[in-house]
Amino acid sequence: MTERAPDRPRGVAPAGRRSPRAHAAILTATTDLLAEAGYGALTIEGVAARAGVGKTTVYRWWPTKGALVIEAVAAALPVPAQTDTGDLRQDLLTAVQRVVHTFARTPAGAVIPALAADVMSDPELAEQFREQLIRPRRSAVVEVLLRAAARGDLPQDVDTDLLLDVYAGAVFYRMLVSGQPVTDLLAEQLVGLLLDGKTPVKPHVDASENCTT
Amino acid sequence: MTERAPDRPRGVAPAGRRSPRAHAAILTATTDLLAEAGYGALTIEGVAARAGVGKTTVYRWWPTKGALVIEAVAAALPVPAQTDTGDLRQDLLTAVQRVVHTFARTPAGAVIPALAADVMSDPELAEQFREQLIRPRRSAVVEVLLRAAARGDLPQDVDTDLLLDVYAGAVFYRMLVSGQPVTDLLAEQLVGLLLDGKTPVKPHVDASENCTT
Amino acid sequence: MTERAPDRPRGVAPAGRRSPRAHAAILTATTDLLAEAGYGALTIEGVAARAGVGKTTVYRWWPTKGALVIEAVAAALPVPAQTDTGDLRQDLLTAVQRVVHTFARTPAGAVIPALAADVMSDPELAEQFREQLIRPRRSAVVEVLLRAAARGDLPQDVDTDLLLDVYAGAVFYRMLVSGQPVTDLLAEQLVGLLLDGKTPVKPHVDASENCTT
Amino acid sequence: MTERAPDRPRGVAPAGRRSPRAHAAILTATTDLLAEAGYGALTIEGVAARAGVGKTTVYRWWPTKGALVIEAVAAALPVPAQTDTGDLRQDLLTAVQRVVHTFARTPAGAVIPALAADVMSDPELAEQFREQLIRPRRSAVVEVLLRAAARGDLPQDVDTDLLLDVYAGAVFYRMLVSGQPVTDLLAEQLVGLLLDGKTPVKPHVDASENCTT
DNA sequence: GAGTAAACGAGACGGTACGTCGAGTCTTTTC
DNA sequence: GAAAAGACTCGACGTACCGTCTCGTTTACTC
Repeated sequence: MTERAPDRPRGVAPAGRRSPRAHAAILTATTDLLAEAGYGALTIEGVAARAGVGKTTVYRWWPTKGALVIEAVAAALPVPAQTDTGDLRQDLLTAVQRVVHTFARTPAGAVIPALAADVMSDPELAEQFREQLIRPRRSAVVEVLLRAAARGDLPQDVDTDLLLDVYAGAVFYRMLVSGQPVTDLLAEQLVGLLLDGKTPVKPHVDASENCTT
Repeated sequence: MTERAPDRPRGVAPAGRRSPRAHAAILTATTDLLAEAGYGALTIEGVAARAGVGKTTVYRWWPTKGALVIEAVAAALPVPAQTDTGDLRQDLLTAVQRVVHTFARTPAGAVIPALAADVMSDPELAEQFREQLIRPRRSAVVEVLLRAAARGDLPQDVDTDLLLDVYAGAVFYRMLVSGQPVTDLLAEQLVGLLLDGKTPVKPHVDASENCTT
Repeated sequence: MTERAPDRPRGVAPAGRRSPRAHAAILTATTDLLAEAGYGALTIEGVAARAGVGKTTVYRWWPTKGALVIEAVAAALPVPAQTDTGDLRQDLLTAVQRVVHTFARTPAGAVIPALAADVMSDPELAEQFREQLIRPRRSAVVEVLLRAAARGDLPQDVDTDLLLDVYAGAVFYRMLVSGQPVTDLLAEQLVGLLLDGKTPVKPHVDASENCTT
Repeated sequence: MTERAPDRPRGVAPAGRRSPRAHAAILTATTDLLAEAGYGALTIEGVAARAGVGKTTVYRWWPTKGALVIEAVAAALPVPAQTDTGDLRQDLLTAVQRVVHTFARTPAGAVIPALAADVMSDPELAEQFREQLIRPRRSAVVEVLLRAAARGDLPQDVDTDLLLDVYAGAVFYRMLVSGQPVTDLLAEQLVGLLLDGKTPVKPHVDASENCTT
């Protein structure tokens, strides 16, 4: 972290020479090791060894572990096409469920919090984190919301950023801090709150609600 | 080589007790170093050196960096007495502002996310994190909400946990992930959403809102 | 090793109060651990634990590991009564065989070289080592030699110290340095050299000579 | 974590080679520290610091302190060319004096006993100790003795190993155990014993024998 | 088609921190 | 007042990775 490769915009290859084989092997190794041992246990040395690559090659293209993981996760985690059915409630529910699913059921759910915390102290890297991992997923939802606002289903000046922060934050916080379960029920409660202003109430545990994961 | 611990023959009390001097020095050193360099740069070795204490003494009482930081932050960060004026809106606003303030303006705001991410993979430590840092602050708010529910200002079966997750999560997520500003305005928007069901709208930047607070 | 209990002649108890139980337990533990793991692996901490005794108690009576081991070995290794048959050759052979046996077949054989090397740098302790472990065994042999000299079987001015150094040194050196076998044959060769001036020749390996240990 | 060392596909030579600078600096530092503080006080950490080298670099090439010291002493202590004048008495005296000198007057004299004791418990290292430090010095003497035997100045089947063990052992033992002085007189007494079968007698202290030499 | 420059694998290098062990000292409690 | 218990400061252990730095070896573009 002492010095940066001067002015090549980070993550962008010089297009000419870099070995596609090594590049792919490194990202694959990173993804695998993340899944096996988590962000904290990931080491550049381990990635290089697993990829059958010299450490230098990793450092040549990624200045830090954080940058490497950002790219690996971005490559491994597909951006789902946001449905836009015209039914705001349904589309928003889908979006929230997607977040719930990502955090609760994919390896990325465990990686992203640690990555975010690690990356927070480097503003440039933080920006890259948002650019590559967060923005693509948010923008589709933002568009849905803006179209809904155009239709009159939401106020004209709806604060989309805050709206997304609320539901993504609730999920994120449950995972990371409060330790409450992250389920589809949560998605429904959040949509209810955001669209109808319904203060969340405790679920009636009358039946079949044990999907705690 | 720890052989023959002959089950304490007669009524022999443990003689060597934990030294208050060392204990306090370690916590102080931890707090200081956290403020100076952050969670990631904190090392047990550095804490011991700063506290004028052997590494062994730190390891004797705290198994990991995470456990140490939990206790240091808990000791350094006072639990504010939750006001209960009977005015739900006002009390909730105070609570949210408190969260905003802690994250945006105290060293703890930078420490807690990294701590949470680091501690997440150890369930026992995660529980300790919640028990010592989260629960005390939440419980006071929960009581305010329950009293409001008893008065009829909230539904009888209000889901207090979710309610807290929503506003705390939104703040947390802004700090850590979306990078949006964390201000008093945010607190007001969140209270508006939670109590009145007002879908958040973009603030009119007509006057005096310098977003810095 | 920084400071010494001031002026109590080392190894000598204050006669009044010391607990015989603790004293014996410590020496026994030392002897046992020496036999199990050797001098290098012996620790004061281990001795105290094995003896069911506080470290302080060990340090109170023995300033160093070396002093403790000297006393433990002295207590455990009986001084054999030197035979004095009047037959110089036989008596000397017995003495040399005794040395061979001690080094090649008893735990002390492995302990003494390490102890000697460790103790060498502290003159006071070196003196104690000689006084307690070496002198008692040598003096009996010296007397035999002097009586033989009086009888005329050896020169009047025989250099007993050198004579003992030669045979003891040869055995010691074989064990520790050259790694040659230490056997009864060696004892015979040494006696032949010392008494008859027979330059040592290679043994005829015609039969039955395989006591290599 | 050392995975995937895919057996060196084609004729790829090992690239990362041992740095001569570091190698030499380590041996020099070891020699210096041995002279200053002795074998017992030597630490790998201290050697690395003195040599301006990472600890890892020391451990990469020498598994233990013993192995390091063997090589350092071997490098620092020149093997003297054994004179072979054809005069057995003179040549043997030279050899014994050499041993006396090494033990009584060079730093190696203090190091070798401690090294030998430390190394004894590891057979592989013991072999290395003998191979690098003992054998080269013995073999020259052995050849002198064998040539003398060929000339008829010694028995045909002289046991050269035992002969060397006797004089080297006597010197070694005096240094380490009996604490008697190690002087040129000792060398003469030993040669007299070995070649003429003269039982050693106490020196006439009639003149000029200040025992210091 | 040869020359050359870059990226490559390998891994040694000077470091920092790890978590453990034992040394020797000190204090507190019990007998 | 000695002994047990064990916490204390200190320093070295041997290990893991860090990020940098040669080394030869491909490899693919340029001349």
